[in-house]
Amino acid sequence: MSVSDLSQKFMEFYDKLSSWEHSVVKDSGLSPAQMHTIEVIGHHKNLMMRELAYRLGITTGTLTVAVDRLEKLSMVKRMPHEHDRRSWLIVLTEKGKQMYEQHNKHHEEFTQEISHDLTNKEIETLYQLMDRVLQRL
Amino acid sequence: MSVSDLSQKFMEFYDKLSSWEHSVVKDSGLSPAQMHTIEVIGHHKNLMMRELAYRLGITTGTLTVAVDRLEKLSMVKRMPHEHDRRSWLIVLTEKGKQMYEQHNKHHEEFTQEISHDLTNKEIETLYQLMDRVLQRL
DNA sequence: ACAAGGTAGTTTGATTTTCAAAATACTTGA
DNA sequence: TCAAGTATTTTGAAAATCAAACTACCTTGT
Repeated sequence: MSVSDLSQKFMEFYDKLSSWEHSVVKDSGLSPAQMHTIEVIGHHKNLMMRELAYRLGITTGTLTVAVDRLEKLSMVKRMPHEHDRRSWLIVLTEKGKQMYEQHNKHHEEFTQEISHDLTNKEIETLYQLMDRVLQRL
Repeated sequence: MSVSDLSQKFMEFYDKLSSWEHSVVKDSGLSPAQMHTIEVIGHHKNLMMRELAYRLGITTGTLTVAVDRLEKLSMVKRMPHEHDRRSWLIVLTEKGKQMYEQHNKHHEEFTQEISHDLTNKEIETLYQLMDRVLQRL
C-alpha cells in the first residue's frame, strides 16, 4: 500500500467524477464550462471578473466572452461594483440560481448513491480524511 | 454530518485537483486535453479509436483530429489492428511514454505532498473508502 | 455466397473555448 | 497631478468540440 496506489485512486476518482459530471450537464442545455462557471458564482454569491477567471483557471478575455453568453441566456448578470468603476460583480439571476440549486441536488444524489454502502461512521471518516488532505492544497 | 457535506468535499477535491492538473500541464507544452489523452492511452497501453473516444468522453470525429495532432507531435502512433482492417490501435511512442511517466511522477509527488499529514494507517483507510465508493460508479 | 445492416474511422462545416496581446477606462501612490 | 498599475474588453488566431455525411470494412441471416 503505497502513495502510488493512493495516487491511482485519486485519479480514478477524478476521472469518474468528470465523466459523471459531463453526462449530467449534457441534459441541462449548458456546456460543462458554463455549468462550472455557474457553480463557482453560486458558491461565492458574487465575484469580480478577475477573481472568477482565476478560480475557473481561464483568462479574463475568455471570461468576458463566457459571461456575455451566460448573460444572453439570462443565467448571470453584471452588477456595478460599488467602489471600483472598472469592475463588475457577477451574480446569478433567479434562473441561474435555479440552475445552480438543481445541479447541487444532482451532486447530492450522486454522493448519496456512491456512498450507499458506507456506514455513517465511515462517511464521517472519509469526510475528515478528505478535509485534511484538502487543507494542504 | 450529512451527505451534503460529503458532496461539498467531493466537489472541492475535484476543483482543486483540476486546477493543480491545469497548472502542471501548462509546463509540459501539451494542452490539458492532450495530456489526458496520453494518460488514458498510457494506462491502457493500446486502444481503438472508438474505445478511446468513449473513455475521453468525446466523439470519434473529435478524436481523429486530436490523434492527428498528437501524431504530429510524435507522442502517439496508429498501429494497424490485427483482425479488423477498419480499426487502428493507438499507442504511445517512446516520447509519449516518457511524457506519460513524467506526468505520473507528478501525480505521485502531488499525492505525497497532500497526504503528508496522514499516518500510514490513515492512508490505507482513505484508500479503502475511496475504493468502495468507486466500485459503485 | 451475398445483400442488408451494422460498425470504425474520417471528413466537413459550424460553433465554442481558449489564449496572448493590444486597447480602454479607471484607480492609486508619490 | 501624473506615472504606473489594475480591471475589463476587444481582436485575431488556434484548438476542441459536435452532428451529420461519408468511406471502407465486417457480420448476419437466408
